[in-house]
Amino acid sequence: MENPPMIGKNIQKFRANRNLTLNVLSERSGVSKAMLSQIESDKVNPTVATVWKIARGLGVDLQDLLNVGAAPKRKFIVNRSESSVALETDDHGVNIKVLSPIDMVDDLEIYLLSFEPKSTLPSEPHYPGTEEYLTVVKGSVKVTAGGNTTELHKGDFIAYHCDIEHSIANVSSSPAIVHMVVRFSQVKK
Amino acid sequence: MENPPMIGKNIQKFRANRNLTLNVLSERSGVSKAMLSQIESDKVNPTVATVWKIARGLGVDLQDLLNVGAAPKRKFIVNRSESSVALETDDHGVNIKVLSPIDMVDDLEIYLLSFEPKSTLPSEPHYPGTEEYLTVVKGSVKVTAGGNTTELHKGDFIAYHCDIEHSIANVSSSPAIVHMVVRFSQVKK
DNA sequence: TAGCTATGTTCATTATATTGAACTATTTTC
DNA sequence: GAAAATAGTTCAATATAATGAACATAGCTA
Repeated sequence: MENPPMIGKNIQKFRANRNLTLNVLSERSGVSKAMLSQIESDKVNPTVATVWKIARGLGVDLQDLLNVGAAPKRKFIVNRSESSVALETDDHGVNIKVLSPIDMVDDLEIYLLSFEPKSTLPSEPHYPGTEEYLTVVKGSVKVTAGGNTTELHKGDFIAYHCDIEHSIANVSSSPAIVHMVVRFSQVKK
Repeated sequence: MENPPMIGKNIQKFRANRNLTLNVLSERSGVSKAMLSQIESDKVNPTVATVWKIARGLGVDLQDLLNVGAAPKRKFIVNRSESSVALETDDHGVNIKVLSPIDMVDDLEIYLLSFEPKSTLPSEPHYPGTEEYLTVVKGSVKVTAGGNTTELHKGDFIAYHCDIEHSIANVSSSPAIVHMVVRFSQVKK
C-alpha cells in the first residue's frame, strides 16, 4: 500500500451486498448519515473509531474495511526439493530447509526440520505475538515453550506462542522430521 | 472486539521494539510528535490516515496496529494424532485431517491430506485472496490452479492463490500425503 | 401531472484531531 | 555539581472530522 487506504468504495460494497440504506446503517452503527455519505465518497479521513462503528454496523471485522490495497496478484510459486537450500545446519544435528520463498508472504514462513537422533533446536524469543505451528511428519519430538513441555509423535500437531524461549528436541534414537509454520504478528522489515 | 480499538499501547510496543524515539518516528511517519504522544496514551481518536502513516513509519502493516483485541491468548495447543478427527472422507479417496483447532487463529487453517492412489481433491474457489501452501510429505501429487499445473514430489513445496478453481491429484499408483496451510486474506465470519 | 416517500448529497455548526511551540523530566557530558 | 542534550508531556491555535437539518433526485401512487 503506497497511499492511505481509500475505504469508501469498500464500505459501499459491503453496504450494497447487505442491501442497507444509509439511514439504516446510520442507526445500526451510530454514525450520522452525512458522515457515511462523505466517507463512501472519500471526501474525509474518518477516525478509526468511526470506521470501527461502521464495521460493527455492517457486522464485519474492522480489517475487512481497511484491506483495500491487499495484494490481488495471483501466485504460483514452486519450490522444488532439490533446489531448496538448507538455511543452516548447526552442530546440533538439525537441518533447516526453507520451503517458503523469502518474500512470498510477509508474515508467514514455512520450514521443514530434519532432526538427527538426540538433536535439539533451541530458539531465541521471536517478535512479540509470533506463533509456531508444528506437524510431526516422522519420528517424535519434545517441544518446550515457556515452561510447558510435551512430547509429540508422528501426525501430532501443536501450536504455541514463540515470543519466549522455546526449543524442539528429538530425544529418541531415530531421526525425526517436523513441518513448521512460523506466523509473525507483524510484518517484517 | 466490543469497544473501538485502543491502539495506543500497541503502537508504543512496536516503537519500543525498534528503539525509536518520538522525534524519529515523527520524522519517519510525518505525524507530529505531539500527536504520537497523545495517540500512544489514547487521549485522541486518530484518523485512519494518521494511523496508516504511523504504520508506514514503523515499517509494519496497518492491520498490525489495529488488531488489538485479536490476540488469542492460547499458547500451547496440542492436537494428538489419535484424537484429531477426519473432517471428511469423500468418495474420491482423499482423507482430510484438520490439524489446527477451529478458532485457533482466524485466518489460518492447517490440514493433513492423505491421498489414496489415483485420487483427486477438487476445490471450489475460496474467498478472494485466499492462498494455499502445500508441502508434499509422501508420494507425489499434481496441483492445478487457474490454468497452471505442475507435479510435485516428496519434499516439494508450492504456494498458490486458491480463490479460483483448483485441485490436487494423486496420479500415481501409490498413496500420497500432503501438508496444507490455508491462509485467508480476510477474517472469516 | 402533482403529490409522496425514500434515497443520497450538501450546508452551517459543533466537536475534536492535529500541529508547532513551550514546558517538564530524565539522562549525558564536562 | 551544573550545563547541555534528549526524552516525553501539555499548551493554544488551526484544520478538519462529525453532526443535524435542509436540499436534491429520483422512483412510486393515484
